[in-house]
Amino acid sequence: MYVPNQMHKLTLKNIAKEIGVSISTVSKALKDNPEISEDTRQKIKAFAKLYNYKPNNIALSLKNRKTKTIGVIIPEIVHYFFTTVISGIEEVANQRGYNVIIGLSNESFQKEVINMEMLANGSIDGFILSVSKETQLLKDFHHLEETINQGMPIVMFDRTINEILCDKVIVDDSEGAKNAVLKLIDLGCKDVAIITTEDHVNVGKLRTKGYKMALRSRNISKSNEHILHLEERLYDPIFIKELEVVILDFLKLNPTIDGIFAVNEVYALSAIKAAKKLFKEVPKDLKVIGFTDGILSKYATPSLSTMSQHGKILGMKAAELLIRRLESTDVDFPFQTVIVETELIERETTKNI
Amino acid sequence: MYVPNQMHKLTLKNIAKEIGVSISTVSKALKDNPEISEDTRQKIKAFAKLYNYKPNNIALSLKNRKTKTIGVIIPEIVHYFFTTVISGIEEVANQRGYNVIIGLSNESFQKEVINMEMLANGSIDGFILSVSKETQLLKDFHHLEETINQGMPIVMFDRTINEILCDKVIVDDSEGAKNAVLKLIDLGCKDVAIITTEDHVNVGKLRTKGYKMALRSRNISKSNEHILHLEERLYDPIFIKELEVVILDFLKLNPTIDGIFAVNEVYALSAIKAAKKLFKEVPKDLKVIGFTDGILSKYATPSLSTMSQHGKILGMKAAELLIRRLESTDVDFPFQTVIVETELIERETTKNI
DNA sequence: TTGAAAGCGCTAACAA
DNA sequence: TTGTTAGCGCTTTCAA
Repeated sequence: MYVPNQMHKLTLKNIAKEIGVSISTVSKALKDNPEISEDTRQKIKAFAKLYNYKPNNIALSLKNRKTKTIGVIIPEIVHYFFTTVISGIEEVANQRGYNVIIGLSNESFQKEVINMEMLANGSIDGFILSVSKETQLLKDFHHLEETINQGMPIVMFDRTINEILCDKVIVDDSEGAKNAVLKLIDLGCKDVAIITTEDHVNVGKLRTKGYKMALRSRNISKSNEHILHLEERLYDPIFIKELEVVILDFLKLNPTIDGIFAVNEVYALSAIKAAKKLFKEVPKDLKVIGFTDGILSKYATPSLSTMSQHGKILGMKAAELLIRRLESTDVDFPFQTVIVETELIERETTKNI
Repeated sequence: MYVPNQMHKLTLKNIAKEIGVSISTVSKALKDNPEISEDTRQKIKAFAKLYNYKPNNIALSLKNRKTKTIGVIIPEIVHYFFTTVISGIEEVANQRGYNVIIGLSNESFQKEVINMEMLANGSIDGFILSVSKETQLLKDFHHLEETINQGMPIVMFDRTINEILCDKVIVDDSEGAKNAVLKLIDLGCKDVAIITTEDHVNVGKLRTKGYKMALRSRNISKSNEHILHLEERLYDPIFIKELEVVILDFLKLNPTIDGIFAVNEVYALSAIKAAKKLFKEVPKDLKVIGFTDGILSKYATPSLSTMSQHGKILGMKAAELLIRRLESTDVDFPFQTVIVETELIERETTKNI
């Protein structure tokens, strides 16, 4: 009678010794290789089943030179959008037999590089990543280039880099922004402002572009633009008060504003708070649309109309692109850029009353 | 001149062939083994550096029988608390040279089991996990027992299982709840209610217990308890309207309620919305405290006072416990349960005005 | 029908 | 000072 060793996983070697056959016989039997006689096959399979044999993943990875795991590098995990993306990646990955390993850059170039190096040495088959703000700022992409040159495929999402050739999944930020602003105009807003980030944040820049496109398309001149660029740090909850003050000043300075498109939920909610202080009622006196259909939009009072980025779908697409490339024998598969459409979720802040 | 092959990572074998020495010489040289002559060592290291040699993780894992990666299984990733925990785990793990691989159970027992099996076959050195609601309900813990019996350490957090012996990191739910309720009473509330989950959700049950403890300690009798147990599904944003209605009915039925302790942010915000409908002003007529210091609490209007669980610290502790056990030679290290204190974050919903 | 051997990339004991 | 060899767990070709 075989006594399973509590501390050591069952290996082919153990089974072979127990049954009295060779390792390769066991391997073949477990794979239902017809070479092996019905008799020994049964015996081996029964034994394996009884003691719950599971092949060692690491050994398989070494042998096959693929790990069946995907590395995901994101700037920040305490962030609704990124978590929806991860959930999408995970769903597709799992269903195709892949694991997901997560690295956080915390918006730091340094950490992004280290994390990628840590994973690129055999731990994963490919990356799905969204670069840190610092990387965007420094414009140093050597780590991405090197990874790709080593034959490790990368799929970039959301914050992508034009200079890097690889598969990409992006949100149509400028189009989404444009539609949001057009909606505000159509609702009767005469003076639509945008609250956005500094321009080096790519998605902020694109959304600002969309804002301008919308105004142009309705023949509103550049002199009637109201653009509030906010410093990076104001996004942090610890500066919530300061953020509100800055927006309040902006609204005071431009009292005719009756529509606001904010490039994220936080700016949108702060704008609503500021408006209240000025006795402007939302949506009666001021209509607001945000970006990202997160938890804040749903539970805000009034609930926030917003452009959904469909993060989960984005994640699913990214995982599909990566896995397709990993499993395709065709090395010269052309790179693809998938655009995930945004969608306006209409809630209370755009109600016409 | 060595021409690096774009598609294949540099291995010891390659280097050995290039330099004209044996594989083990290369291995030793790169580890600064004094056996190797200064001369060859320099040559080898220079070459490795030039072509950016990095040892293959998988090979090391197989050799060392440890992967230096931690498996984290959580019920849900689009959830503020869990993301803060992950960020804590990641920080400690990375700093100690570990990677983090994530599996999502989506609150399903089945997915929890599959995910764990997928990772337990050599991919990771140990688990950090919070069980799914379904697992709590079914009370089937065989997968946890088997994993532990195989010698794979587990650290459970937040949703832990008494029957399973392992390291644990928990939030002091009942104590936190008690303190929240005491605070409401101290603020002058005469009639404090709790909005909680069904009792099979462990943390809900504990928080309800804390509520009762607080009342008892202030000599408030059982007949003056107001407990609203809410169905699971009402937590989902798609039922936001229904949730509000249920709470509204509850408040109508108990018009004397002037303090609410809600076991999560969502219930708290919905209670505030419902109160508004009844023309109760928060915090003047009704004071509210939630649980979890998430994004909703910070950006709500009025901003929500809440019990912070310090998820990041919890994650850090969990990672420390696991890594300590992984790296300790002492197998019989006693199991520990670390309690992370909650902390009341006072905001507008408990202002005395 | 079964088994031996090589190899995935690396380390380390031992031999030369 | 350097190299040979065995082994981590598995697959697969080739030999018996």
